[in-house]
Amino acid sequence: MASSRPLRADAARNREKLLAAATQLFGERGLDVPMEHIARRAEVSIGTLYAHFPTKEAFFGAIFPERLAALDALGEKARADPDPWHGFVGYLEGLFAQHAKDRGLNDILARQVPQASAVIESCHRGAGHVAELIDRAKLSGQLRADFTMTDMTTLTWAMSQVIRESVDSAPDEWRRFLAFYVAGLRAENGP
Amino acid sequence: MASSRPLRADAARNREKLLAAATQLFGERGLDVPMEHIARRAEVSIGTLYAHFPTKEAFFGAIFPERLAALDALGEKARADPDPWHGFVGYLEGLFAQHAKDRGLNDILARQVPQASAVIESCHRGAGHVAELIDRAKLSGQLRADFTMTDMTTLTWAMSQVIRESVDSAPDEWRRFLAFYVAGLRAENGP
DNA sequence: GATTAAATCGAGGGTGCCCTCGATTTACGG
DNA sequence: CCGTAAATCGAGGGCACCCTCGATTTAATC
Repeated sequence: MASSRPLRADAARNREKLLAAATQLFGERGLDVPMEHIARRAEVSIGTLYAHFPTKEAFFGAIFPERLAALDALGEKARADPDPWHGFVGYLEGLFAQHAKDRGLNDILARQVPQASAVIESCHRGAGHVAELIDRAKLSGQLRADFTMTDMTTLTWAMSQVIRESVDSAPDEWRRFLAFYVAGLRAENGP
Repeated sequence: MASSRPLRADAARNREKLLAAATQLFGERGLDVPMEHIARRAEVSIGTLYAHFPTKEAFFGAIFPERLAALDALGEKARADPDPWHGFVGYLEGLFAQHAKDRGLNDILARQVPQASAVIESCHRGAGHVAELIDRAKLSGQLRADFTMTDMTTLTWAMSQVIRESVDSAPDEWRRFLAFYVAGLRAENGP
């Protein structure tokens, strides 16, 4: 299902400028940036913006699947780690480091995403990887047996808020918080 | 500094109705409820609302110090616990149970409160109690030595988000999350 | 270069929230 | 009862955001 006609040259250029502007602004200020700001930074009128991306979800769908794919790579690396616990914890740190770098990513994982279909799909795939990491770490007897995927979701909520509140004033605070939490996940503390 | 003149009867009645409406709506929907909604629920015009409470902070100042005082009682109880660790953990559970019951309380502790002076003051007093609980639990050798008041603030951020996201769909999820975190705070896991 | 469909522009309509203020109503003391 | 200060009312101004649409400009094609 290739686009029916190729885009005109100026249109293609503007589309890229819009995408770049949106990517940057989402990253800096989160998903609530007004459409007008995106248009202004792209040096394009608001009408043109809507011609390309009729809704904010259209932006999300164009931007975030790529970002989430980057997390897949992280998942691969973690799964390749010979020590399942080390791999699991490394994944958490890498995941939340991305949150800290990209306010928009943080937002999109924190709120329950409406139905940005492409985004949802990427999340499901990511969740699969995480489930595997969890299982491996449990089987190796290092992660407490009652830790579930649901707990992972909850942790994501928690971390997203911690990062939002602290990343500017105390950029390492979230690592500290995560370390406390992770300490409680060792099997010795389990049931 | 008693009010210069006593309120007229209708004014006093309306003030109470406004306070009741605001308390209820803040509790249900958080601090972002529009002023218009409060006025409507109080069966009072928007103009009257502003006559009594010229700003949202005025509402906060009238409502939350009382709520936060309730937390003081909790602090007292915790400090009276013969087991410092048990007291500390009990305080956390009680504190966040309040968050779960009162969306407005959750909001006001999650965001850095602008400068609702009366609210700020109550928070400082509460923080004092918490610091004491932390010290006691450290001295008894049960709480890891590197846990600080700052970590307590961070935990509050985390819990506020977890509660917001889960309290309706999974009312016990926050307890579970807290339990994992608290497990990591035992001195055995410390430095 | 003329033709034409594609793309751009930005004023402006709609919504929801904040808050004000002059006109009106109401409580209360004499 | 009456006079008056106190209290109430709600239309409406201001602002920020969403999005649309008819007029205009521009790129591509012959």
